[in-house]
Amino acid sequence: MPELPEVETIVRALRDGGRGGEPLPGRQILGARISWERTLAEPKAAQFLARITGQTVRSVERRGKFLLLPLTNDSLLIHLRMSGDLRVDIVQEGAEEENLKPHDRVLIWLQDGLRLAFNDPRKFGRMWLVADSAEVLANLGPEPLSESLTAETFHQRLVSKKRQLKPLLLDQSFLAGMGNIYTDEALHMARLHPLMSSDTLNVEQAEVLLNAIRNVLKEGIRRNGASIDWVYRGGEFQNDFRVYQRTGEACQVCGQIVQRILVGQRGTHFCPTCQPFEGQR
DNA sequence: CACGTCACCTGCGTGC
DNA sequence: TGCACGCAGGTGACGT
Repeated sequence: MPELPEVETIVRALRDGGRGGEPLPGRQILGARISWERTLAEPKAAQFLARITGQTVRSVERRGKFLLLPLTNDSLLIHLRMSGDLRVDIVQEGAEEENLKPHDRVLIWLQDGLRLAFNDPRKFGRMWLVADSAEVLANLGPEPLSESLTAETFHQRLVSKKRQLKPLLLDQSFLAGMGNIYTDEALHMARLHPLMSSDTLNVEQAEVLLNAIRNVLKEGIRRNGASIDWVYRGGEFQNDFRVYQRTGEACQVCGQIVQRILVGQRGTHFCPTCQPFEGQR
């Protein structure tokens, strides 16, 4: 489910309140329960419970598609992968285990009757409780929305590789936060074919691509993310898709039929007219 | 190094 | 209706 805009939407809700929940920062963790052990990347459940209990949430942040919750001593990192979601419930004393939902994998109880639920039907999501978040985030590339990433730097990074554009943009060590939807959308906006070789882009094309990435991400955040199936709630960006899930429909720019191909096992949507494959091969 | 394939999981839509 | 199949917002471990 979640790419950068969906994660950012959840971060804001947990940090500031919203989506029916109260803000987490400043609240102490009273206890936790692990219903699916493999959700914990580290440490093991017993260690996790012992260490997290008593710590206070200091803030809620995002890095790429990771949620970071700095605690009193450690950091709690969460990656939602394909189907993960976070929900804050308010529970009455004595009813701490009531109104659970199918697929709740981890529960964390906090002060003031708050219960943070990690819900994940497909069980791909992961959590880490670590002393230093850098050990988990070490291989992440730059934040696309950070102003410190310039078009020149982005161009250098592109041409330093010789890879197909779409798989490269999905590589989190190249750029942090892009997923299947926003990559297809950004490539269409930039009028670049998903299979183009990254080293063939000139500086102008790199700048157009970076701006397209930023525009689709910002619009996604503004629309509270995309809700395209039964998992995610609240977002509206799905109503603005240019090519994603529009196979066989007319391109909104030129009227050509939107095509779907497989790139690295991922469904890939593009307009053959707006995004011609001029690149070699 | 770049790319293909599979594994990890559950649930939904489609077509027979 | 039942059932097989393909598909899904992600990533990591392999092999070539």
